[in-house]
Amino acid sequence: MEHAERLLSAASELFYRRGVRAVGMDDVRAASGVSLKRLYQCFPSKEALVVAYLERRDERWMSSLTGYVAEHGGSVEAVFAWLERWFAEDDFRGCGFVNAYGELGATSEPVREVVRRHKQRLRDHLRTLAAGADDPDLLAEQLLALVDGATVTAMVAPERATAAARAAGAAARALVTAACRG
Amino acid sequence: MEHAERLLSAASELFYRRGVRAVGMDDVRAASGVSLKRLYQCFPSKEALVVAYLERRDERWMSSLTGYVAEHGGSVEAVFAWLERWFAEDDFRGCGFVNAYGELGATSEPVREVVRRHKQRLRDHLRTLAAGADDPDLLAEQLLALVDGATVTAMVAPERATAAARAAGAAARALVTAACRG
DNA sequence: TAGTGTAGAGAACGCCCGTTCTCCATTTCC
DNA sequence: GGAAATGGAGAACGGGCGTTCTCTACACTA
Repeated sequence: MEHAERLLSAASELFYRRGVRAVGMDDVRAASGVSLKRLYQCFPSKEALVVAYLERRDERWMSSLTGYVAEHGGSVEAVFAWLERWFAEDDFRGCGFVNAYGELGATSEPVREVVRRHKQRLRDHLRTLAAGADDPDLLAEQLLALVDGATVTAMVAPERATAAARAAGAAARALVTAACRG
Repeated sequence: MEHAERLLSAASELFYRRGVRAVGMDDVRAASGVSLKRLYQCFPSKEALVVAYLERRDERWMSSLTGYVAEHGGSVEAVFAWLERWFAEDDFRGCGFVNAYGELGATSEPVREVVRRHKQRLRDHLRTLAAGADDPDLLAEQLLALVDGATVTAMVAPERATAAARAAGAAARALVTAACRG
């Protein structure tokens, strides 16, 4: 049953690009080529499809980031180099999790949960990179803010995306060096 | 004609709390006590009401922030003290502009515009606070990222809101001192 | 008092959406 | 070959939304 994969693939692109509420189940059917009946066999409701979209996005986004960072020596700066590349992608439209939370957070508890988990995973990863600091938790929280903040700027003002990534990277470097000297 | 004010007041609370698409024009009518006919006399479409909501929010949010900062010596740290208080408000639900952008940015050019203007005003204000730095534009961009990033964390994980504001404030202090020494 | 205009309440309209159901063609098994 | 199951296409259903229209009640003028 590779229908689920085709559905998730189509749904992911539509949800991320247009926003969840702007995409109907019939749009997903048309884009995936999977019949509506099968769609509801694979995902019993739109909410289930949205949660699956976010979980898949979490896996891919995190492994892209952690893979890139690992290939670049596990430095904090690599995170922001990766961000700069992400921001430059054609279909970049901000953080899919923040967007989904803003749209559905008031309505759907499962969506809230998966977004929280994603941000926690990101924080955990940043914490491993910050392990050498005097207060790794504090530094991780600060790095997380820089990542999310730069992402907001890149979404709202795409012409500043690169500058935002580099400014955040420079800030991260300064914080890391300050935090490793005590 | 104070109808517009009552409409905006009701619409603002509903839009911010539940998200724009989750609020119908009839909800606004019921919450404001203004008839639907008059609603459409004051605001010819839902989009016009949304833009007015965002513009009013921009004015109030910015003047609350700048007022607080002015009362506290115009320091960068005051920005993050203000953030900490904002995050603790009962009805806090993240940045209304980022949420609106995620929801409507793909659809509505006027919404994109007003959100961009708001973030630019915030950046401009931060730049005035960063005037003493070697590179005030860079520092302002970094402070903006810290503000938006802490706001994202406070929305997604309310139990971390205070910690996020303080971590961002500490990062800002470190960046300011580093940027004023060359 | 008769007539004119105004405003509000809410019905109506057209459309879209999530979900389910119907119908028909095709396949599968005895 | 016939019967039963499967799967797809799309209609149907119930509800909601943005927007407009109708009807009624009241205020004001001559």
